[in-house]
Amino acid sequence: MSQSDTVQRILDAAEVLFAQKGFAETSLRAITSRAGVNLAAVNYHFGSKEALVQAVFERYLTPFCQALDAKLEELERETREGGEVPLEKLFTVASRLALGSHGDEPRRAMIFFRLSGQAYSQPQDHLRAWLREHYGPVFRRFLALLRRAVPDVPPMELFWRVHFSLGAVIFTLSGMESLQAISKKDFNQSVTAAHITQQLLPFVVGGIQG
Amino acid sequence: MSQSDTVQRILDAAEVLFAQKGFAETSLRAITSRAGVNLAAVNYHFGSKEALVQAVFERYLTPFCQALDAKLEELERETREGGEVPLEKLFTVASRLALGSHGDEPRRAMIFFRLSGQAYSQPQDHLRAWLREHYGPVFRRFLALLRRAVPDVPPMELFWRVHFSLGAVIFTLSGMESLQAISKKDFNQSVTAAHITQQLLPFVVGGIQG
DNA sequence: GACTGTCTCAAACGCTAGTTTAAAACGTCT
DNA sequence: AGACGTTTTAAACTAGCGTTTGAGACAGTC
Repeated sequence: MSQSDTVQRILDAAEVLFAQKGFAETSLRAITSRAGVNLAAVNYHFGSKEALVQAVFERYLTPFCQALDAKLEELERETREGGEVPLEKLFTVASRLALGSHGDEPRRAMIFFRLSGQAYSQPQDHLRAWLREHYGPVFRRFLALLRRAVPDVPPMELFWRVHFSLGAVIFTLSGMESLQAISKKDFNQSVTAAHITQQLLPFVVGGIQG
Repeated sequence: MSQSDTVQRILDAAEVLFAQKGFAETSLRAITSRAGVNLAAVNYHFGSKEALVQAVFERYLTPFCQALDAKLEELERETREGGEVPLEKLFTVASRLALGSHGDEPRRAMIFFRLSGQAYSQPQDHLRAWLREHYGPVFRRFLALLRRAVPDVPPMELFWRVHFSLGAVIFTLSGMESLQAISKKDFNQSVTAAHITQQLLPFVVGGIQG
């Protein structure tokens, strides 16, 4: 084969380890040994560790953004013929895509949310800039639909509430392992990503409306 | 003086740098050179970098938790004589203490929230355990009052919604610098910690109630 | 003024990190 | 089969990390 699968194995390993321990705490040696490839493979195929981080995000984000963008455009078309998109529907669509736009189990979505948390709270400036550049248009499209769903909330307050919601999502799904332990102990109930989003929906809707 | 101020200078420097770059990415050399002390001072006074991280949290959290605990006890007394503590009041009290329980400007509160975000999204297990051990009781006391404020929300849903709220707070105040830039550009309005908490209150209250 | 305990300092230690290198192995052509 | 571009490999390199060390500085005490 002209394209070896070394690249994919590295991405798989990096995705898991980055989410588990963070970017700085994950060494190339850990990644390559988990992937079963040579240490030098990362620098050969990606150029640097920084570029690998970006590649991990790109592999996940691109399909998700495309799917979300298509779905939002569809919703816009429906809206143009009169009628509004209800708040619940907007978030239901987004969450379902986030959990299911990849063939795999939603486990990958969890991993990716952990990654997002890491990206946000760590000083990966290059990554943040790259995310905004690629993520920006879809985000604005979502925001525009949202504005029409809750016309009584002033734009600035809406701006903040969207960020609060984002925080709730990312923060929670970032710390799912620890939360899982607590929840199991206190409520004797295990936790799935689907379960959490089900809990999240009323919280976000209530919060956005104020 | 029998007690040099080296310890305080180290804590000041570490607090800022940890919040700025994270724990792992902040070297002892960066801390000590910012503090204007010798490299070995950290290990001499604190024993290890890990212990320094803990000391930074302790210096901030202990006064805050004491103040919160006292205030919550006061609220409990009022409640025992009939009447309930409204949801808004609970969060107003907590946020005012978080922003003002230290003489300084609320800038330190922001720094500390960034720190909390780092602690949560990074694998500082020792730190997480230490936090729960020392500050768990206050948290549970808060939760108990909360439960009586919204008796119609099932305990498990309340548990999750509290964590969602925590996420909204920490996430937002963690990324305040970048958000500040966006908000200034889009709404031509600068952002203070007080301003954010003012925005947060209706969101959290709405979210908790669902 | 020597002694003692506390603190500071420059230097070094051992270790792990990301990256580079040069040779070997591989696959694909003519 | 031989040549060539691509990929893999083991080993080395440089840099920075947390930590330790032992000598020195500076108090207060007898």
